[in-house]
Amino acid sequence: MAVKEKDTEQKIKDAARTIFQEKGFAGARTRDIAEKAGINLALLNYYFRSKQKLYDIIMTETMQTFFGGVIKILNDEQTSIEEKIEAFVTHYIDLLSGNANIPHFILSNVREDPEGYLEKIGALQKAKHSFFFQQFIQASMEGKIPPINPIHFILNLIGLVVFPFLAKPMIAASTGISDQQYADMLEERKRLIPLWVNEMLKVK
Amino acid sequence: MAVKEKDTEQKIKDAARTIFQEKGFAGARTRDIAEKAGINLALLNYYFRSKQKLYDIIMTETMQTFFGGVIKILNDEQTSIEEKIEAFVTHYIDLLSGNANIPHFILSNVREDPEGYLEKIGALQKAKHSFFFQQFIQASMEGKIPPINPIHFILNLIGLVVFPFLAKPMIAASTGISDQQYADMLEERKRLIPLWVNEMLKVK
DNA sequence: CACTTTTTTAAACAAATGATTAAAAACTAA
DNA sequence: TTAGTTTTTAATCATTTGTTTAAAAAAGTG
Repeated sequence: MAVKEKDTEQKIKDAARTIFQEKGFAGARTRDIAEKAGINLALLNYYFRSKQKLYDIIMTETMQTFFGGVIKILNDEQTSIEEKIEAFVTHYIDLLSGNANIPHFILSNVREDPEGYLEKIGALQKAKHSFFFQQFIQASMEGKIPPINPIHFILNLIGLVVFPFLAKPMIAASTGISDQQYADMLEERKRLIPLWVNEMLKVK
Repeated sequence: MAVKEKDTEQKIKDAARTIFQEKGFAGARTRDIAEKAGINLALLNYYFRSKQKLYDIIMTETMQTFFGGVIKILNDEQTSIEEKIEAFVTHYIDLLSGNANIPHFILSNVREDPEGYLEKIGALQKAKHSFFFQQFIQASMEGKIPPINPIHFILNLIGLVVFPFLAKPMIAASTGISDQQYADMLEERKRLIPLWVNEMLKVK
């Protein structure tokens, strides 16, 4: 049974993704990426020209992974606000459970280079023009949602989902909680966060 | 009117704090710190021996700044749970409004070196043995609080306060919100977060 | 002042690191 | 097979960067 050989380019990208996410751009060593990929150092530049270009590719792909799946959830005209919140939470907890360091990776990058990649993706602009956002504004005008700045709602929803992934190393180091326990706790949040957010939407 | 001259050691620390917080350890250049401090490069090693030792000092001080003030809030035997939550939220929003990059700085550091500094401070352990935590357990046993894992509550409270500071560059880049508007929004959260958290504590 | 100690500076060092080169190896097509 | 192309490798380069050195300047001391 012949195992399909991963090609060199993909091996480099996989190694680069891991190391860039762990160490950041400045902390990553091209030699470490080459070693992890099991290739000669010169091949990295042969395929990608430079560390920076390789990083750009990894970061762009990571942004697409993170922002890509959510648009169709937000633009589903068949679902209510509550259903969208549930879908959003489940989608992201599932996604991040398999890629727990994406949030810190992206936030670090935006912090160093605020204009660099966001325009390439433009996902947050799309979210602002989504069907979900229209529903939200409408519910707000109908008095079903208190007239608070929608940015609070965005921050709360994203924060409740993402913050546990950002803070996991700190929580783990200070409580000694196991990976499995942490995963179970995240799983619980799929159910709890929508309930919490709905309660919060009643506060004025 | 003689302006008190800041001594060299303090100038280096101030410059180092800024640059380490902006660039991280790996991304920071000792030459940049020296230039920002307005001192000769060799003085950095004369006063602090190495980049690493300087970083350790800055990080320890930053952790103390972040975790220092909260213990006496949590151990105040005169205040209720609700009052402690209010005090906690106000304390941190005020603190971080003047030091907005502390959260990302600390989380990045714990991520690279999970055991390194937390023991030096041990603040999270203290929080777990605080009077506040006893009150929380008691309310839980009395049925005033649903029996959910307290880690949810911790994550929610800290996340609602801290996440807006972590995400500010991304929110700012994608919405174009001004610093003043963001500050106003954070100010609103002093009032809203305690209300939200109290509502969340009713969900089972 | 004379002397010692502390602080500061310019220069240099050594290691790390991103990138390049030139040749070898592997592969492809005629 | 052979000629040409692509991929891989070992070695090297050039720059950056943390650190050290030795001397000068400044500050302190008796």
